[in-house]
Amino acid sequence: MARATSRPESTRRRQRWPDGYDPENTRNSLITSALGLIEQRGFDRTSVQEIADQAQLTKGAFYHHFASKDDLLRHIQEEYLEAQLAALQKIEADSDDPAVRVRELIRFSLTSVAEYRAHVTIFYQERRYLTGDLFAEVTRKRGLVEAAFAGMIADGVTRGVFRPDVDPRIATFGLVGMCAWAYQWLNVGGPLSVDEVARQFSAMVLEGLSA
Amino acid sequence: MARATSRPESTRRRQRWPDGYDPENTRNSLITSALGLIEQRGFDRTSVQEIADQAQLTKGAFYHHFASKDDLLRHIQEEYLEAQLAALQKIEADSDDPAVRVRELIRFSLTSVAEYRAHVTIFYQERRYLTGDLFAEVTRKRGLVEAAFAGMIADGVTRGVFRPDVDPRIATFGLVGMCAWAYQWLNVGGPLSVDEVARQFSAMVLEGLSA
DNA sequence: ATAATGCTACCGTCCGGTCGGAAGGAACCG
DNA sequence: CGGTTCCTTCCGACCGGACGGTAGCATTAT
Repeated sequence: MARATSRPESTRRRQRWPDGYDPENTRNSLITSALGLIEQRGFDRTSVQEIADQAQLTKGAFYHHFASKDDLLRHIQEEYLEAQLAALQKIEADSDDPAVRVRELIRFSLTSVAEYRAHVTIFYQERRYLTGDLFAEVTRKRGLVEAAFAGMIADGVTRGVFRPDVDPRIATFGLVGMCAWAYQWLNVGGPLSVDEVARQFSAMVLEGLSA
Repeated sequence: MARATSRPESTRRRQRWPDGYDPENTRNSLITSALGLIEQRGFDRTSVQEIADQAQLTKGAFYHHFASKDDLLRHIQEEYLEAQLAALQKIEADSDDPAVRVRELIRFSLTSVAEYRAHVTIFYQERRYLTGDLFAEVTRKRGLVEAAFAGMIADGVTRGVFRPDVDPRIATFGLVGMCAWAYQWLNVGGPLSVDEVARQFSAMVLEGLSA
């Protein structure tokens, strides 16, 4: 069954390997390999064999570190979501002004896309392949991020900073969509810098296109 | 090889079947079956056998009507894109005012999502599974839709209807994302009507959130 | 001795696609 | 009208390959 997901690292006897070799590296290189391949070809079209090959390992090694192929997918999804939720709390703590918060949230979302590109792509494309409970759990956490958007907008409406005829639910879906969609086109090395895009998006949403 | 894609319908001897039976129905029921299954489980996780089963047919029938499983995917994608492009031209012909055009384009995009739900889902989720030339072709046509958005916005900027500091490329990506993302949450029978969502999106983009 | 790590070989299953043929209307011939 | 041939439509059995996962073993550090 391998240690796979639950690993009592503290109580486990830790082995020491020569010349800086660390089995945790093996695990990471498998994940890195998987990230690249799955982002490119999709989960179902990436075989465990290919993941192992690119990491210069074998299937045996893979199944020593992961309980199953799905377990790997789960790991990637959780890794991404945890980073998201952590950054989210920081934003909520940093400012109280709805407009500033929305601005920051947009910038943060786009930065995530640029930074965790493979994670994001995999998250949106392969989310539905998670089984039962896991899907529910991931969807719940994802809901938290969207709830943050919605809360900020609703807050802005009640405090009179935003127009009174705005429906926070709909505005949230629009905002989330704008930012999430960026994984389809935003390139880190491309002509559009993340900051510039964030500024344009913020301006469009807050002040509108009209002159 | 079956007739598959190119079918000289006019010159072909047309068989007439009893009591209104039409082999074209078989083809359509296969497509309908496929739309439902692929939307739900994804292309790779839907077997040809399952598609045939749900249409109360066999794999043999499937492979009589389609050259391959990919051929079916191609058909679905093209069906959707053709409808998109046709509606697009109508919008461009109907009005000249950039604001009106953007409004109409938003409404149109959302209506498409509601109407062609399965098509849209499959289009975005399984686009990358198209092979070589086909992918290029589909991406090209998709680019036409986005170019329409971009053109309208750029036009609005040069004519002074939109703010001069708007980058048409970025604004387009935002708009497209807002609308495309709707396939993830917009339900025809749900609490949010398409018209209402379209109105809110338009207001947000054109006038902005700020009071 | 024990536990962790990784490798090789292997298994069972599922799935896309093929092939030969059956059923039956359409067309031509007489 | 009867008989024959052709074509379309669909069936059902089958094949080859790929893939997820398993089992047993070798190596190395504690």
